[in-house]
Amino acid sequence: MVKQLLSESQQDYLKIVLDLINEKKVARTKEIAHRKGVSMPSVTEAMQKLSQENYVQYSAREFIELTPKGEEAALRLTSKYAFLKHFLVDVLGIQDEIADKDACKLEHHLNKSTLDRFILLYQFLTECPKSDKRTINLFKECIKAAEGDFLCDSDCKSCFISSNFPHRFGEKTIHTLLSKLNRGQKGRVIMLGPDSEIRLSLIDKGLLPGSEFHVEEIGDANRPFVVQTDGCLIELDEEAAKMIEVAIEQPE
Amino acid sequence: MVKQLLSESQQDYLKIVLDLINEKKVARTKEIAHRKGVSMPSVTEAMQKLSQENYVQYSAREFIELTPKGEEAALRLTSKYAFLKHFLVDVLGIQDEIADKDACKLEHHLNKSTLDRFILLYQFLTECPKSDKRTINLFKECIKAAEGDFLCDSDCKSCFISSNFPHRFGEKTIHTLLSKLNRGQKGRVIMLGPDSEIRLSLIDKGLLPGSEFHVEEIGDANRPFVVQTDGCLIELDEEAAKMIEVAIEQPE
DNA sequence: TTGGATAATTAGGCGCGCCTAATTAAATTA
DNA sequence: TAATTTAATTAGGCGCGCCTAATTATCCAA
Repeated sequence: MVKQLLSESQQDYLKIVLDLINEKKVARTKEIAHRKGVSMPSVTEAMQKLSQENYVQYSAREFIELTPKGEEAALRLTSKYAFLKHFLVDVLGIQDEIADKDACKLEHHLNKSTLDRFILLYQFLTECPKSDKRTINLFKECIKAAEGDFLCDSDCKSCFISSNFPHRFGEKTIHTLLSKLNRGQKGRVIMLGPDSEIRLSLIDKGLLPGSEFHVEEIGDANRPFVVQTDGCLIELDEEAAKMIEVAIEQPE
Repeated sequence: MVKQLLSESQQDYLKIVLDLINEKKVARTKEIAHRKGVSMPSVTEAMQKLSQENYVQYSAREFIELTPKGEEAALRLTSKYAFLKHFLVDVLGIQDEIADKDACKLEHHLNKSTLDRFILLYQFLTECPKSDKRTINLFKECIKAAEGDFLCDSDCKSCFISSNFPHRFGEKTIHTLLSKLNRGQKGRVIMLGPDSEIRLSLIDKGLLPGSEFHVEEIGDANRPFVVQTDGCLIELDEEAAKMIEVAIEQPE
């Protein structure tokens, strides 16, 4: 007995079919194609294959239905997806359409035990009596600050660039801002400031918490800083450099 | 000018090449094949393609090197990967090998803004002066409890199954355990208890926080509970039913 | 009831990422 | 240096998931 696993695409089809049956009583080729963003022949082909493996009840030009096996699979997938979307939207504050896509990806790719840890984190933040209920609200203030909404009564902006906890990057390190370093110094990124646009560009360039770097050129208001992370040169203007909190070795 | 994007597989190749160059100075077909878990011809083919698009310097039987373009790409990917693994291991406490795989998947599939939110959450939990530094430690106790390690001085086990915060599932709901419901009642899952094995099986069956269900049959120590989530029947023994905290509509 | 619109399917093809088998080049060692 | 081992490549093929074009079935309205 060979255990046939569903491909990612097949999983998507099953979820879509379930959704359509719930919403509109019947699942039609055209609508499935539309939701999945593929052509109708692709749907026909997929349904034929799924029907061979007994996930759907399908014969040409008749209603597409889920078999018990297919329904079970679809429901498992859907509930994982629903939780993940929930987490992304409610805890992380991700925008709806992006959360949709990412929840779907996560549902496909996350290991069981990792999913469980996300559930645990969710439970912890929203329900655990030991965790301060304010925690999640504080985090939401952070999000607002990161989105540039400083109208909120938090002073997160300064918090982002002035924390100085000793941290996991070693005992003998001190924390400062990248903008204060000299040429030749090495360090490790601890935090990125909240400014949304710069933040995202830094992330895109690969300068994330935990990244090691080396200062190639120091800059000022007119010239850019140039830092290297493992060989990749990144230019930063002063504004960006002031947003990057770093850990450096204690100078002797 | 067509913007050629790297496929998932190509991204993996670039990361592996970068790793090998850093570790062993040179990247060899055989070693790449081994790390990626593919055959050598697959590597050759991939390198030829990557070299066409100017990500690697490649000619038959010579050393494989990264072009600046390839190195930049590899570094971006690697630093995202590194952060994500970091997050999975340090915050969520995921096991090393699983974290490796999942970080890789996340790196491929997470939207930029979602990645940013994970960074924000990480920063918040580990650095933000407003969040109680104990928060993350409390969460780690939760993890221990969920792993069945009740030797830790936390009383998380009871916490898991006795919280009664009003929560987002509506104002007029009350919280109880699934084991206390009668046949025919509907409810929504709030929390799952910490027992690792049962927990994972519930998650696998699709009974996650947020799932709606309907009690088909009530059970006791000898007979199983049967609940339905959107049409999928799930059998639960009493032990499991006692681990599921649910929200139900306030009975009139 | 019949012709036109719409929906669904079949036929044929394509790119990607992988494979095995066969071949060739390079490195090692007798 | 010749023989052998090891590494890398070429050749040819496969399955998956998608596509377009052409065909067929179904529905609806004149």
